[in-house]
Amino acid sequence: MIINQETSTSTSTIASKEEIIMKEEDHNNNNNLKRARVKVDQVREENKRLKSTLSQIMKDYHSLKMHFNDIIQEDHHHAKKSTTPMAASDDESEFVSLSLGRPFSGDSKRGLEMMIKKNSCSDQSKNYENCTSNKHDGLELGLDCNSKDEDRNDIRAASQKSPKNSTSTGDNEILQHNPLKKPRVSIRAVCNTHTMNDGCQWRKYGQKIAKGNPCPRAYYRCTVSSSCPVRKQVQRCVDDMTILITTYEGTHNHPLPPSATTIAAATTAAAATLNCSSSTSPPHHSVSATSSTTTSPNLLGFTFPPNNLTFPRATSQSHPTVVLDLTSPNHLTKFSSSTLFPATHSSPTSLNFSSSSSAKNVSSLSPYYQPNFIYDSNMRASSKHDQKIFDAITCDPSFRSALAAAITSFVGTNVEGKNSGRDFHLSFSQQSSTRNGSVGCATSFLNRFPQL
DNA sequence: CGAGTTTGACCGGCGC
DNA sequence: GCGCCGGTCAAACTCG
Repeated sequence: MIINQETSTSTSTIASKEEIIMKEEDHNNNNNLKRARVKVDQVREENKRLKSTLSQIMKDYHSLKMHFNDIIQEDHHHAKKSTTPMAASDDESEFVSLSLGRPFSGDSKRGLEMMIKKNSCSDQSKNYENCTSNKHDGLELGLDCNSKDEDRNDIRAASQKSPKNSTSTGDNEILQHNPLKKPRVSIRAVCNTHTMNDGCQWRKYGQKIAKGNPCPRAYYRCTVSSSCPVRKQVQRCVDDMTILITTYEGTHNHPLPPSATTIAAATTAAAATLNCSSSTSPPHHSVSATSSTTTSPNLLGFTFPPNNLTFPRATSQSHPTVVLDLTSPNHLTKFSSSTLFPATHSSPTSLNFSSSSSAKNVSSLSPYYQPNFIYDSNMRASSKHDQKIFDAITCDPSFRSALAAAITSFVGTNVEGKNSGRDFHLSFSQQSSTRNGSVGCATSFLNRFPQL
């Protein structure tokens, strides 16, 4: 009897325990289900975000395209009305390329590239819109993902050769004096090492003592790919030995390591700007124009001619050179460019990042980089045309992103290569957060360019 | 031994 | 034509 009672008691205990276990399992399943739902929601949100990003990129692209067409059409009207050399020079071949870095997958050798190509339309009466429809004879504005660098170089070379056979007016003279010189992008940065870590692999192939600078200039070539045409020169600034001047030439023809995409994108974008500005606006045609009322009131300044530019003496002035100045002796970060113009009127153009905001204390930043972004209220361009071209390009988020990327690479380069290169804005924020001192700088920059 | 660096020689552009 | 200078080449050298 007693045994039966104990048995029934133990049976009921087991049953209750099973019940508890079942409940716990249900509870765990519910929790797992909840977690899974949360994850699904997160994935969906990420998907939405990516779609909206893509949508925004397409909007920006179409906006830029429309803007560019407007400018060209207006310019064409001017060309019709005027027979001045400047107007005639608009028929000269030009080539502007805005690259957005490169993919890392091997299936495509090219990254997303926005190309603005303006070849000569032999017939003056031909509408620019018609030119647009002809890929080879007129304007081209598109997202190009497949052409090889050699193709682009060929086009560029052809476009630079063409002036030799055309009339000697305006830009023709200019280009005749600067045949087939590859544009260069020079970066000035305070650096205590012998070379800047830009993420690429380089092999030194020469060293030279340049005139006027006791510091030797080192010549490097990219060794990521044996056929890569990219070279760089490294030299200390004669005026300030702490400043390292790194000059890049050429375009990589291979996928870049993630940590190298920032510099590559920035240099490409800067070189593209140089191509655009230099080929359309000789400095001696400078006129003053304020920018605050133009389409992009908070954009970069565009100054002809510059008053305070510093060019690396090491760099041959016969090469069109963009100088990205990341030193801050005057708490001013400058982005300047020399042009295709001959030495006789060689007034390099400049792009100044400046703002009216007072200098913030950035002493907490890296001891080698203390930038301050200051707006310059006096934006001038050599012509209305230049201003609009420049506005159109600087409106381009990719251009801004590339510049932000360049600055990021100095402020808080993620040398481990976590930067996917897909979204410079995200990279900027993420990288900045890795170094406390960089946050202020990054925030300052982003505040200036809300679209970034 | 291979990869990278050094360094003197060489080449081409440019100014006089 | 000559000299200067920037840029490149390539043999010798160094290093891991």
